[in-house]
Amino acid sequence: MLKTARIAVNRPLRRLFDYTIPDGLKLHPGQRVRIPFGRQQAIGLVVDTESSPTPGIALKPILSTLEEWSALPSETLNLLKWASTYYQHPTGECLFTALPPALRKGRPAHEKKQQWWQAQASTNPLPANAHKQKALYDWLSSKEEGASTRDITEAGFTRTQLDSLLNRGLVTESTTDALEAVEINKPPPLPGPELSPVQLDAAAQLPTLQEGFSSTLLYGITGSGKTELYLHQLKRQLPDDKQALVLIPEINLTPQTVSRFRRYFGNRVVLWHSALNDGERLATWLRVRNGEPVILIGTRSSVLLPFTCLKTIIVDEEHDSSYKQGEGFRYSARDLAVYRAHLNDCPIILGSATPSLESYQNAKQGKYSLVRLEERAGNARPPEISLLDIRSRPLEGGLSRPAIEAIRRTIENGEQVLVFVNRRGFAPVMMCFDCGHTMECPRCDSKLTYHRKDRAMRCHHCDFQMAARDHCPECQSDAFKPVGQGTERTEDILADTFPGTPVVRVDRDSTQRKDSIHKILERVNSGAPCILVGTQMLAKGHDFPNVTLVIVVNADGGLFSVDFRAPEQLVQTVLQVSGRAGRGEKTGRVLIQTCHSDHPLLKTLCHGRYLEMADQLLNERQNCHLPPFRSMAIFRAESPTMEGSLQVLDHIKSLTQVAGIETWGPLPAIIARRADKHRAQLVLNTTNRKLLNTLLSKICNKLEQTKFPVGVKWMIDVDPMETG
DNA sequence: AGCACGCCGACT
DNA sequence: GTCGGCGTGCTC
Repeated sequence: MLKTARIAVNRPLRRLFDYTIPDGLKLHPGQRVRIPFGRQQAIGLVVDTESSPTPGIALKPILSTLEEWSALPSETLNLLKWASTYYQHPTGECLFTALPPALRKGRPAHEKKQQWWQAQASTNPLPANAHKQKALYDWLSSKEEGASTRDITEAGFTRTQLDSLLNRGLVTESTTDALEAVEINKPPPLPGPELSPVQLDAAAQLPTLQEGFSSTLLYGITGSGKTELYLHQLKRQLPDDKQALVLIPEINLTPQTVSRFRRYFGNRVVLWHSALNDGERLATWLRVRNGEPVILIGTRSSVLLPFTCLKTIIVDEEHDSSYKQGEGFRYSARDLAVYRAHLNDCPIILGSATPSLESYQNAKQGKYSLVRLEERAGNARPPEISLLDIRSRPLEGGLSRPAIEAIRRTIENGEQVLVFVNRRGFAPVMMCFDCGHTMECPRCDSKLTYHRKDRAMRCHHCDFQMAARDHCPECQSDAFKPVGQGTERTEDILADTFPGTPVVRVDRDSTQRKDSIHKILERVNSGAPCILVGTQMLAKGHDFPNVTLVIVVNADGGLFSVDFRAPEQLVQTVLQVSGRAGRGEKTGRVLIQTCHSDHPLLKTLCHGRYLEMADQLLNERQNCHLPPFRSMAIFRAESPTMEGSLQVLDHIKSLTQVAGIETWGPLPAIIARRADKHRAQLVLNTTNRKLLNTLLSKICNKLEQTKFPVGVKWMIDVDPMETG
């Protein structure tokens, strides 16, 4: 009897494939193999080294292994297999997302040698007209250690210039490991950071590695020094030969954060984020796979790295929604991290000033232990938060008179102001002030927004754009202007009202250029009066110690939203943005403009105590049968027609008629049409997570074998973040 | 996802 | 006559 193995391929197929194992080929789970697949050859990953294939199928043999060892060590493989069933995503695609792109394509699992260049003394003079070559030669001569090809091209020289010098014998070439190049500058690691008595007290409550698996929710208000606690914990707990994972949201991966870790752990600190190129990805991936005792700081996907001796996990800003992948393999890095800690029998710390309701509920139930850090470091005091009712008050650029006055007083005191525009639901829509006509996207059910900079109108849901018009296309009136309060409009009004004060806009557009955020920060950190205007971006990452007044332009979008997470996110964002301010000597003040100043949630928000609000929100979630009290999954469909989408979901709904599973819909999505696709969704809700999971597996397998009309697509999102 | 097969329309 | 459009079906 021939031995057979189960292989996963990188295709959106929910099946695994059986292959015969040639004599003498030793296989391990997680290993890369070359296989014939249909008429092609493909790279596969061994899932099981034995299998019982369905009789009657002619099996093909595995061609070869790509390396003797497993690309995915067993713990990583188990994590991915679990995630595949939990998130209902094809196993092959799940496993392959854990490989760096080079290994997915079947490239060898060792890094490319890096070419290293050094200038060579020579009596041969360069031709007088070879200015560029001369410049490169001089530049290279100034580098004692030489430079890599990459360094050279980054310094503005070209490969051709280099080749010419090589031909003239003026440079020499050698090869090194890309990694060694990284390790040249090795700063001496310091002992752990000094902690305040309050921090020490919290640190004493954190888990020790000897205790095995445990989850700890570290609730630390902004400015309380959570990072110091992480550093302290790693310093005190992590053995020199073990690995640690520190997950952070993409936006927080700033040079400051990294240098803080480097100061204490030197070159043990390794980064993983979306800006790495394929070579860097492979190099870092290999270091992790080889069991180097790294402290890996990374974004979402680093939870899938092939750690071999992981001894502790930290998830910073654990509430951050960017931990959930929004497409394809829709995993939550935070939730996978908890499962991974469990697999490794090691502790995990989830840190946040505004914990997710999911984690907080786990803490309340005793599944997680709760450690509080409720004192700001230094003299900084928590900001005073108050509501500003703007009902029937005239607004200018979204700002009320009292808000403008507050800004004026702050500026006159020589202090800085931060104006936060909650862009959810607010955009400068073009509207005719005579007939009320608005411009809609021809491809989506969404209004076009006006961008003053290039006088363009854009759709925020697809890539449609067109030149802005001066006259209403309906009635030709020239009162055709942007309404609503986008940041650009607010910025104009502020600039007009405070002509002597710099108004700085901070949003995706204005920070796109790499150095511009630096310039902005430099300016703000100088401490001179200025007004910062911006969106969510302001809530994360950078601190503005000289800001003493924060204006939240409008809070109401988060109060009455169709998205059940909107209130939680509003509260989190307001507190996060407030936390950016007043970290210096002076107490910060936060003014929230709202038309609902008697709303209980906003009233609690004024106390500034997050957990009180979280309790309130949890009550609401419980009453409305929502997560974390229920498990939720959403089937989404898109098709050229809305009927098509609704029909698929109706069909899926007929498969979910099971006791214990509640369904809502199918309903058209909030943005019902996006890039000419009509979208709808069906929500599944239950108290029985296990039942839901087995039902979903059954449905997904069935759906994969069902033929739908052309252009009809369906997808499943388990534990969705967005319900629009 | 790829890729081949297959069946119709407009070109040297 | 054939080149090529993309609908359909299959991958152990």
